[in-house]
Amino acid sequence: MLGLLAREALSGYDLASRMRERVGFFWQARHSQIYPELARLEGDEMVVHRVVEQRDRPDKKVYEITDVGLEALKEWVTAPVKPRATRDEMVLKAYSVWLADPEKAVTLFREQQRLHEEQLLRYEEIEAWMEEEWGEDLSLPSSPRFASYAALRRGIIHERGYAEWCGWVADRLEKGGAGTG
Amino acid sequence: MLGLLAREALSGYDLASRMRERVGFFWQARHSQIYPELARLEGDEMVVHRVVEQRDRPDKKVYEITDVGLEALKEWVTAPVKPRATRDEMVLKAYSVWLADPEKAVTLFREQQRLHEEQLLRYEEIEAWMEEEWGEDLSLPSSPRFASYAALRRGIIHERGYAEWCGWVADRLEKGGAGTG
DNA sequence: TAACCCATGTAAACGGTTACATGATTTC
DNA sequence: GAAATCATGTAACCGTTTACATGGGTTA
Repeated sequence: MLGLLAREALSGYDLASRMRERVGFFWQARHSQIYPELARLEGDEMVVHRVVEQRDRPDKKVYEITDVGLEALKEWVTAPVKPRATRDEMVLKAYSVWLADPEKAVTLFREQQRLHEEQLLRYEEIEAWMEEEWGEDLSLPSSPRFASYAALRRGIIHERGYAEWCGWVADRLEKGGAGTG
Repeated sequence: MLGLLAREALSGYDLASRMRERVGFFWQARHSQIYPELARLEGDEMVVHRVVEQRDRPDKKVYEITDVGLEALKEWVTAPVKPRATRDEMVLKAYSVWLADPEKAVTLFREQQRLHEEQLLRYEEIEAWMEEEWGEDLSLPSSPRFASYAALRRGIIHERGYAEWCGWVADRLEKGGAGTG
């Protein structure tokens, strides 16, 4: 949330939209988590809000990051990470795929392959758009555009790898050895 | 847990070890989660246990999967997955890296690159061992060895992609454009 | 007039981690 | 004598999701 607010002042509702649309591929939060957290951050003086009155829409609270919040965010960015546990249901399924009906398994893995290939395409379109529109900014480490680009690159590499793996599994299942193991 | 018990009968303690060592890279659970879950699975008739008395060690409860459990597992393997939310702290940091001290950021990303390259090497060693030891079983979709191999392949592709991305970010940060953005 | 978007909150439930608790045996 | 391994459990806490709750304005 601070990472988003460091780029622009946003309401809780805006933050929830960003979580769904832009940064959703690597982090998410629902509005039910966002509103209490904004209150907590304000208590810690990381953010401040002002009420913006609107004619045709409900009023909103627009949150801005403070110097305290910005400093905390800067520190956090380069702070060491403790290795986080990954959980991947498809790998879990792969681990037990020897028990499954191979045809059904192929269907599942092909479906997943397709989904990740589609997502990859979407990311690559955004990548092309960024390179077109943002040009030289993408080589400026102090630009938020560079940072967005870097995050997107992870998405691309992830989807490529995931689709490749699903395809590999499906191929192996299709070639298949003896059905009895 | 059913996926592990389908391969061999295990105690809660054994399950916890497997979660740490073998399947830990794509799924984990602590003993505090495992013991109550085993009781729940037994209530659902997915597993049964017998007490194994040991001379030099504490007695243990060894759990076996039942036909009911095996059927449920088989069904689950090919059942559709609902897209799970990924959360990646490094990508989150990358998204705000434009605010950070570039030198410190390079250190962080190089460190992560190294860690993932090391993990990749470990996986590749296991891969080589599997190919050596398990040979033709690796092309039998009905063999648990094939399934282990498939899961490992995901680990390899993941680590390769992750290390590549960390390196890419660090390279870009080092080349760096103007410091002012 | 029904569906959707904007806008903000609270409450209950769930999955998972950390900490608490106990105790025997083996290895250094 | 201390630390590590084997072995099984419970309790408290925390982050997240789902559901509950409200209400005005716009678009089809």
